Amino acid sequence: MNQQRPQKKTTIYDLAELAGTSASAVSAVLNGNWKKRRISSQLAEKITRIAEEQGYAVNMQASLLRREKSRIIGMIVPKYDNRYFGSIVETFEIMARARGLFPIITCTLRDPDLEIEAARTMLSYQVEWLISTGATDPDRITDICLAAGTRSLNLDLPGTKATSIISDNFAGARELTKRTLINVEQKSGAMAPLLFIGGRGSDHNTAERIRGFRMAHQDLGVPIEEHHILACGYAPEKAAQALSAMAASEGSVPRGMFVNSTISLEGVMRWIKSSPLFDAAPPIIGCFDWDPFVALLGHDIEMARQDVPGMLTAAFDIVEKGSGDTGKLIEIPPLFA
Amino acid sequence: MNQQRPQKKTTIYDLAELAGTSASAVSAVLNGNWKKRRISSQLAEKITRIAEEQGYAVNMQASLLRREKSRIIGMIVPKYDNRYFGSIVETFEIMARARGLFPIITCTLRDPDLEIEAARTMLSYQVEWLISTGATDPDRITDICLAAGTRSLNLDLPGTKATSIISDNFAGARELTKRTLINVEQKSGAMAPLLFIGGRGSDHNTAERIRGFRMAHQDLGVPIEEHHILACGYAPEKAAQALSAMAASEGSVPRGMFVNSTISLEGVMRWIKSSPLFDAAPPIIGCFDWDPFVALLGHDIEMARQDVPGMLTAAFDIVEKGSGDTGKLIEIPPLFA
DNA sequence: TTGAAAGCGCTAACAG
DNA sequence: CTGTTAGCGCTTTCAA
Repeated sequence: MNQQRPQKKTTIYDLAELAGTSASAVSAVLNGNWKKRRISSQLAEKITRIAEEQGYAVNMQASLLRREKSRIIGMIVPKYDNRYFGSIVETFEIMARARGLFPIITCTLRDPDLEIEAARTMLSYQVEWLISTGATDPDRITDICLAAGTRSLNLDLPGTKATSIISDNFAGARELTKRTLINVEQKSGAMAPLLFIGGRGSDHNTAERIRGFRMAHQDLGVPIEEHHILACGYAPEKAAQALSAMAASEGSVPRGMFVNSTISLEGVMRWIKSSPLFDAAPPIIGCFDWDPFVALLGHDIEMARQDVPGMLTAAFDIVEKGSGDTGKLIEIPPLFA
Repeated sequence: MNQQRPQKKTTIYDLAELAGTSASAVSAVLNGNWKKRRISSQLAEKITRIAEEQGYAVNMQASLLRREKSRIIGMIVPKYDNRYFGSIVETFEIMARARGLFPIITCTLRDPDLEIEAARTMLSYQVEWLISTGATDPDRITDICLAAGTRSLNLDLPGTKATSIISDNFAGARELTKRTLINVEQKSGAMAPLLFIGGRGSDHNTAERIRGFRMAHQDLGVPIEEHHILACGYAPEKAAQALSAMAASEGSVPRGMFVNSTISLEGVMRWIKSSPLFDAAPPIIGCFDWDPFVALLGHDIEMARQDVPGMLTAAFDIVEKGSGDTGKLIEIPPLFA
């Protein structure tokens, strides 16, 4: 049984006693500024050994309370259920650690209230920066941070009150749409306008992608079908429902589609699989997002892969510079295979 | 410009002064035990209002230093790059919050040294429990926790020194193998032994899955091909290499395959796509793991979906009971579509 | 009903 | 080279 009752933890005072020295010596040795204090390497070694033997771990709560900077950096993220956000948090952790920062991450399930609560909790933990990823109301979070004297950054979805680092949605969507239109021409002999599906019309990214979508059609001289722009939300079910409704009312669905995320793509593919409309000719899809299995498992799906390392490098540049201009927008081009 | 220099943060002393009362009253009001102290609701209201106005947030470092329990629960996880781990962290966060615990998560990139370092860092933050998910050396982590008087749990991959909650790998693999063998019979007219690919022979889960794999063959009277069991590691490239090597030396690869994870499946699918061997008849696959796109995008792939909510419910039951027997193994059956 | 005061474990002057 | 000391912001007796 490891019915280990939370026994009293070893402190620097315990170590000091064991080493026959003072707590401050122990503290200095254990956090590396012992040359500055010119402590004998003998003592240093002894203290280090004893600390090891006792399995000592500093109490961060106490340490941080005393220091002026926490070196904690927070991130809130909507979900962990797709490669894009997964890659964001993984890269964030790696880059934070590489800079001596301690990353804390929390997911908000796209719930606006949870978002605010999560931001407040992060502030309680004294984060030095808060990065709001894909937040529904980034400006509200920035306000809260500002009031607490904490700096913040928006990622993926922009706000107006803090620097925002996002994909270049317009240019990315324009290129993706172009590629998809050309695929349609090659596969079915003629160009035809695409269906746009997924995302919220109210969010900046979707609006910009629709703009790029339009522009690409214009570039290639293909007329747009206005009622074929369905910003029906991101959830898979929403996309499936929208397609159902269109099939019911129009009797068909365009063969070429611009799908606004892998999340929406899940619903699109599910619906396509369940419908006889594409039995003869498979759909031709462009997806603004990337997933390895989508790339590997059949179908003709072109993807725009958002440049996560690029975005986070930009974010950490700002963190390290310590600046953060109001509402500045940094756009990182997505990558094509 | 939000060149917000980390201004001095508001403390309960500031609030006390503004409210014309004492810090202890503020503290009591702000953390809800003010009826116990019979503070007038008038004062309580006033304090709450002022706190709100000032955008006050408690300093957790100070609060936790004083309290005896941190109510922080830690989890280490190898990667965020697949649905299984993504779902684990998401569910973990939700369940932790529902129980009034603050979850902190860190990923270790399957790096044994990072694993240990991450565990130590978690201890520094005074976590009350540490859940090691898919750790390469869970017992080492348990030892470190034990020395610090912290309780720990293993998830996904078992250890011998703390309770482990894992999938029922043997039964799951047996069922998955059976289903895949039957698929092979239906698709190609006759049963034939499957190829086992992915995972490390040294890890408990892979060993158990291989045992289930053997048992299912035996159940159905199909002989095993010993050299068709390739525990070549999880990484996609490893799986692809192993298939290449087999194709080179034997000139063919079995049509039916048991793939040990979606991670390995990525490599398997990539190789299959690049090889002419399956141009005529597509592979028939059983995958021990689940991914929505694999389910949707063509091919005949049977999946065993690990029961993440079931596993985490078991974990939190133990956390709430406060127990944690050495080396006890709790096996949760995976789900089939 | 409320306030004063001690102290959680650690760091950083400062004094030897 | 090393130890003493004064807090960091908060919670929690205890006394009023």
